[in-house]
Amino acid sequence: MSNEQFNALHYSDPMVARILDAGEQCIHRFGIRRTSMGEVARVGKLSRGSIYKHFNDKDALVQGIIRRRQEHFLNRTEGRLENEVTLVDKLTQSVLSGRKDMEEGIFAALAEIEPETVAMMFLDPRFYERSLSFWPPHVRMAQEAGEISAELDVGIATDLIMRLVVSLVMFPQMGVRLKTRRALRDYLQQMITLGLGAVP
Amino acid sequence: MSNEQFNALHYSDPMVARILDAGEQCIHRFGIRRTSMGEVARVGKLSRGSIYKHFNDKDALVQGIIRRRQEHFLNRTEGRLENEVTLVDKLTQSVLSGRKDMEEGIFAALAEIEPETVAMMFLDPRFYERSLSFWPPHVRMAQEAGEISAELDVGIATDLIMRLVVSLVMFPQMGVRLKTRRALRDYLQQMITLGLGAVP
DNA sequence: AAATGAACAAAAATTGATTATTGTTCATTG
DNA sequence: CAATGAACAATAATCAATTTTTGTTCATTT
Repeated sequence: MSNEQFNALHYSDPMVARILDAGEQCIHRFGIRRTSMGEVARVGKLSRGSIYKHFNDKDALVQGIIRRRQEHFLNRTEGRLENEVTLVDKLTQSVLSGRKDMEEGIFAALAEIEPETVAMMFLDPRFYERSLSFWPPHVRMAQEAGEISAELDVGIATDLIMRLVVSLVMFPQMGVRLKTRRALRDYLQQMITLGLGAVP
Repeated sequence: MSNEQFNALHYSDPMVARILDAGEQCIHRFGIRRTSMGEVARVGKLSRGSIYKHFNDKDALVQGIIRRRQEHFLNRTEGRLENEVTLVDKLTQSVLSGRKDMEEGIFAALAEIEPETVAMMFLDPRFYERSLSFWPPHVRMAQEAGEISAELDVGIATDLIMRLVVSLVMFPQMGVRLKTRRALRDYLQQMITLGLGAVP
């Protein structure tokens, strides 16, 4: 079937890139609701038919655009993490990068135009799928470095980290204000090294 | 000014209770958007004017209904927590109670009729305000019982707990599936006692 | 082969006229 | 004096007619 669901492998296809570029531009300017496939075609200077060859429907296109942004973000973050040695610093850096992206990226634009759409995205499990595969290697590295206990279940640790990072990025205003890198690092440090400070 | 903003102190006022009851009934059946002040008045068998005497606007009424539900929930949860001795068990019980409420309460009804509204509620800091004052006493109790380190900053611990509990209640499907009480307790146990298992 | 563009029915968005709701005021009621 | 209900302009929801968009197909082009 040539009309198969979009997946990450196609990112290098120049046609796919052109569609995603045009689509992202449209979403950035008008939001998802007010972006039509025809408009994407016009902006990308290609036919509506081609878009449907590569993406089954509008939702698949939007999904593709979001996923590519996430991929970009994760790659960029991954790069920055190479400068960081400890897990705390990696977490700190990730939260800061995430917040920055949320404030100035396509999400910020969307949040202004269609806040309900962004809110719904946050509730969609697909939104977290990719991030979920991001942390396990780092958890294992920290374990091998003797930084955190080797007994820790990687799945559980990953889940915990994910939930915390997502929460800190998405809802910075929820509880304690962690505005400076220092404050954020101290917070994460306390979580990592003390946990909830159980007395053995 | 007699027309002051609704606050928790008025819960005992029978008029306020009647308004909130009628409002909640309406929201439960029709959702927020399709509920009018006139309809609330009709259902509660009172005048539209009285409603506006007690609540500045529709949003204040909705907020009042949500807050009362949260209050109910927290009181009920607080009661259940008295049976639990350790912090882990308190957390476990809270997450389970929260999930149950989300599945069958007014939120479940709303989530079906107006999912965007519910999603937006989750992003509203006001939604977490009340819960934020719930945990500190329990954290201190656990510290006094020698269960968790006395050095722990209560504010940070509360924030961490809040974020995790909220995440586990709102997004049960995000990472690891924690369907049974046992699995959930083990997860929380690992977080509390091991933290991220830092090696001292 | 891959992309195009025209054609098409079904679904969704837009429009403008109409109706309902909101938030406020105030004289009247119990 | 708290609650009422009627009156009011401003705002928002509704509805049916109209236009746009969607998703699909297919013969044609590059």
